[in-house]
Amino acid sequence: MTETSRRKGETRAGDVLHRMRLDIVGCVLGPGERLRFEALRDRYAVSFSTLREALSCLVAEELVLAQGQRGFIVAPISIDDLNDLTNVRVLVEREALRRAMLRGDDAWEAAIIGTFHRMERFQQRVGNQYYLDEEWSAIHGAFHLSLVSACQSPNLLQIREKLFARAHRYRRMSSQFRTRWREKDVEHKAIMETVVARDEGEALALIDRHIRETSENVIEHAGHLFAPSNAGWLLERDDSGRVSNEVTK
Amino acid sequence: MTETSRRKGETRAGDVLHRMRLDIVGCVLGPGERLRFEALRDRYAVSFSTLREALSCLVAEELVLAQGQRGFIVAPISIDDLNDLTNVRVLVEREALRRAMLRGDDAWEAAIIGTFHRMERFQQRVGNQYYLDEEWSAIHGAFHLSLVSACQSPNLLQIREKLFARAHRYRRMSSQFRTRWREKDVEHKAIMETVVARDEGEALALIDRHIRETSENVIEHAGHLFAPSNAGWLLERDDSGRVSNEVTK
DNA sequence: GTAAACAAAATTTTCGAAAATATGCAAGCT
DNA sequence: AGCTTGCATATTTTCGAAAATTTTGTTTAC
Repeated sequence: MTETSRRKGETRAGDVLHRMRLDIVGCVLGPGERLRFEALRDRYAVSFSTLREALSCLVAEELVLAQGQRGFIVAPISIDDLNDLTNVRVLVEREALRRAMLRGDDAWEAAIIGTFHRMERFQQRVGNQYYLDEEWSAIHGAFHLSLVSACQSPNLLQIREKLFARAHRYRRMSSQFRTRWREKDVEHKAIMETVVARDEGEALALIDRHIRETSENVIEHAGHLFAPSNAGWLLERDDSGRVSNEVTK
Repeated sequence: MTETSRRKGETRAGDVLHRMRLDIVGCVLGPGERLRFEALRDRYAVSFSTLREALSCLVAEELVLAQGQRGFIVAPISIDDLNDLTNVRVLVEREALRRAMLRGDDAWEAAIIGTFHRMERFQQRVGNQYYLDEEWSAIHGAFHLSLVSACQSPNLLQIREKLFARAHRYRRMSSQFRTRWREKDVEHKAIMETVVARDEGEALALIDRHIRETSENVIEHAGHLFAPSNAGWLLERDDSGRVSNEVTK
């Protein structure tokens, strides 16, 4: 390894994959933006092959779309897509949670309570600006995963994970236009309690509402960005951190 | 294009992808088998990069598993996986069909009836040995797709498609050990009729049974192949989902 | 003025070798 | 013997250039 700093045990492609994912979720690479190899090679300082590898993974995650022999683009966003995504997530998440509540053991309950505690502590520590933090995303994601982790269906969990990651992109998008997070701590606590209490009806209703309301919240705060007329997406930051419009290039 | 015969408008990687998929589904490349670049390069007569591209796609389809920096293997099979797959398929297929029946229009009905007709004609033409035929797979797949195509959820359809393809591998596997297909034409016809009649309760029950019975049929006829003692096709995974007991070398 | 045809440029796809990493094996040590 | 260490081999990962393809721009014919 001649590289200055590469995460241990990871390939170069894996590293680029990770960085590109952050850039897409963080809208440094905006929705619908075309991904040219030349430009990407400069930005990430790797070869064509390595880029292609990373792009293939992103295509699998549906954060990037492959256009036959005409290159790649960042997956577009739309209110329709968000609504569809939300509906499918509700279906999958409800089923996973239902099964987890039937099959979860003590260790499962302990993991939920433990992760919730970590989440609470994190909130106390960083106040109400946590939503920009990658660490918060990780903890929040871990909490929701812990709820369904006992569902004993690898396939369901995998599908869920992918949908969750895509939804994360929308959440992050709207968080830039908000000064305050809505009161989700209360929701999370209620969810945790009903799940551990194995109150199936209530728990499923809560998780359903939780997902849908988050989605509505995104549309409320960032929906204006989704309109085709708004070209705010095609913003691209150059190396100096300045924002330049890609179209003019 | 200097190649002798490559499908029009397709890249070389796309062609290899298609061939490898057939080989995996057809068990020319057996479950759990390690995929070495050297050997694959000889078999498919393409370069490393092209192979890697095709493999990435297969990983996305979950027909191949990537093992960090230790290469690729054909996705293992197991009864547990088939059962899990079946459960998730039932969940997704039911929801997709439910929505399609609520939103489908005349064109949707026409497509179902038309595809069913093509399926019947094909059966009449080739008799009871069709199950080995790729053409049958295509028509059969088209019929099931037509049922849910009006569900108006791209995400649900995409998930469904992927699960269907994976299940196809199991079906093909068992079809090698059967001289006669069970009476699915009757089932297909009943499904078509209740769906077009918008009899939601009955249609959902029929599709549910159809999927589960096909799965049970696979286990009955090919389940012996899944046994751990046999050929090492069943590989165990540790917590990280990584295959631990490599058998084939 | 519009469309078709061609050439030039831009971009992606493919290649095989070189670098990096993992695996297997033998020697040395406890 | 059992376990680690070091080296040779096998395999994957990465590279940059060459080939193939798509896009763009210009000219010509109708």
